[in-house]
Amino acid sequence: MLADKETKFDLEEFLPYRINRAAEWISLNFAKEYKSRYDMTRPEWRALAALGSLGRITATEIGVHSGMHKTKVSRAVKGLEDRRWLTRTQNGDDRRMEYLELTSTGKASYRELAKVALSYEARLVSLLGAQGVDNLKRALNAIEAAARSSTANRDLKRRFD
Amino acid sequence: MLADKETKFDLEEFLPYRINRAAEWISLNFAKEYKSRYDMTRPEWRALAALGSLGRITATEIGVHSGMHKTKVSRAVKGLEDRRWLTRTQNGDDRRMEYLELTSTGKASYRELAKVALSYEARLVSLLGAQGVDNLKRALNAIEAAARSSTANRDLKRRFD
DNA sequence: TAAGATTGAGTACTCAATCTTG
DNA sequence: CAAGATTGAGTACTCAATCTTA
Repeated sequence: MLADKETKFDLEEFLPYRINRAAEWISLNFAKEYKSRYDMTRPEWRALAALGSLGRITATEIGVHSGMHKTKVSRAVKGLEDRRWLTRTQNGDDRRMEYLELTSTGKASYRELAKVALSYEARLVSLLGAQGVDNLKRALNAIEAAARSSTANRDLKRRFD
Repeated sequence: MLADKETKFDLEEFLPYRINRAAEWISLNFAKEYKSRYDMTRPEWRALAALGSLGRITATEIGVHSGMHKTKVSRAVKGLEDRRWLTRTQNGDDRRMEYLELTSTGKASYRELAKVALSYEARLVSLLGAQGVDNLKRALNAIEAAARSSTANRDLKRRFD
């Protein structure tokens, strides 16, 4: 006798849910560090990190390198500007865009936060162990490869404009 | 000569960032499915999944099994109630809490969405390959174990009240 | 006082205009 | 009309009261 077609589903075994919960836990713990120190939002931290590691770039480039929507970038940049952590300079060739660059205060904050970030990552690595980190990186590589080929296939195109 | 203590930091190699980006990609793709079909939010989907797999439970239990804050649970439950997908019944012994249960319409939607979820997971699995899924699950197990022991250590306690 | 659950205030998000320049 | 960037409207989130019952 066949049982009727009952669909077995357990949210706590569902991979998308598990990945999300793990990611949330990891980034909440890290966010506490920069929120409590600087009262920064996550988009601001990401924009700062992009500017700190890349130097003088445009808002669009921040979006590309931080995976954020352009409205998030726009507001994060405004936030950093209000703190005097970055300056804008007009591009003479194309005045639609501005080059963004960290001030010396911004750079100092970046260096400090980069250290915090690296030590947080080090704690995570020691938590997972060498083998665990290796597993995680392999999995991330596979997902990132899938994401790249799917966005190339116009699947998520509209989400990123 | 030692170079001065430059902190090298690349956001795109930063594990917390990579995990988050991967998780967002996976859940955005899935969310499109239930958003376009039912115009549901993620908290609503999670509450539906918890109710569908566990049966008659309280709001607190939904929170435990779906990893959501109680205010999210409260609003998600209200949303499902407005759709007539669940009913509340008073507990005579302790009238602070109500038992929540899916209606027949709610159960039908749950079964349909569970199928969608499983087929999405299957696509993800085939994308990653057997080895990739294995790597991912090992990594998730390690992170979940770390999260459990750390929340037990009252680190994140305040976030969950 | 505490526990289960809801509500309100403020903030951040998403999506669709909008503005400016090319 | 397209591209870089910003703004506004509506929605969802977080956090701190609040309400009710134990």
